[in-house]
Amino acid sequence: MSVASHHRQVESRLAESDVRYTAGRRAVVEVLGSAEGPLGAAEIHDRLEGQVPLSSVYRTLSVLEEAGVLIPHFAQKGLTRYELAEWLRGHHHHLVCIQCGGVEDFTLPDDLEADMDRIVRHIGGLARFQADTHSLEIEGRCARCAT
Amino acid sequence: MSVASHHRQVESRLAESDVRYTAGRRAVVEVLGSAEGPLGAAEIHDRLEGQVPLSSVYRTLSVLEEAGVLIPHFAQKGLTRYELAEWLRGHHHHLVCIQCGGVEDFTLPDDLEADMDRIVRHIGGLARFQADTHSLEIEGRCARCAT
DNA sequence: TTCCTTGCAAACGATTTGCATTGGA
DNA sequence: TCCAATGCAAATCGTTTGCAAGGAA
Repeated sequence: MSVASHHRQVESRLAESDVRYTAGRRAVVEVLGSAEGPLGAAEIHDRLEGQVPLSSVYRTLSVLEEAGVLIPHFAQKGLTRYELAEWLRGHHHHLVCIQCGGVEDFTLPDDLEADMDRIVRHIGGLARFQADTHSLEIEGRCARCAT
Repeated sequence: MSVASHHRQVESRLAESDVRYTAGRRAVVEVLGSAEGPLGAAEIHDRLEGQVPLSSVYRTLSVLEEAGVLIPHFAQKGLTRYELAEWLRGHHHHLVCIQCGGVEDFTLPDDLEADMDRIVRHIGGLARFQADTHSLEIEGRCARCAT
């Protein structure tokens, strides 16, 4: 998945709802496309080195979330992090460090992912809930924080 | 698990660190013990009908979290919800409604929970991460919101 | 008395919004 | 030209904290 291909896909997705894919929006997608995990507005703003004011980053994030380009994550108190949706980035899960609060992506081998599917299908079978997506969040200590 | 037994367990846990189990703290534990899922500070404050001021609810929540009595959850933007820790309440997972933001507990049948264990053990085997706990969050629409 | 706990109000940090300006189709 | 997008500053919301008063050991 190259940067250019992300841009093409996002652009056509946004076109469907008459939303412009401007320079600022491109910049945000680019930062997220090359990140190792979900990022918060402030982190994105930092990596953009002031090219885009913080309030515009927030506006971009909500436009892109609305369009289904980004997915929000709430692994840490009071902070919302975003990442490219699975149709852009592929299916994966998260390792959340309980010490530094960082989040890293990881994928499961096929057999274990199949187990996950069974679990999710079971829940879909419960009358009281329409299962949509699943996300497995494993908490622990990342390599840097694990003394 | 009765209310009285929760109180006994929490009291002795707090005693270990010389923390008092006051009326306000009991009230918070009681609300959480009878909830259908994790609650945020404001929700707890409401259910207490003004018996405990909001700032004291916050202080109680952080004292109880510190003591390992409560576990925080971040399923919704900008809102932290708490619930009794698993040693008080048993192991379970969460259904998060993407429409109303509500959270409900659910448990998996043993065979599926065993699948989860395999998955978590696999992650524990990864060099770069010390797995601690796992929580499965399924997103979808709850019975009330599913039109 | 001593230290923990509480209540209130002020402070904070993340996020949102009003409004005037800019820019693309 | 016209409306979406932007930048800035002010407002909002959940949460935290300083400080003085209350309470238990």
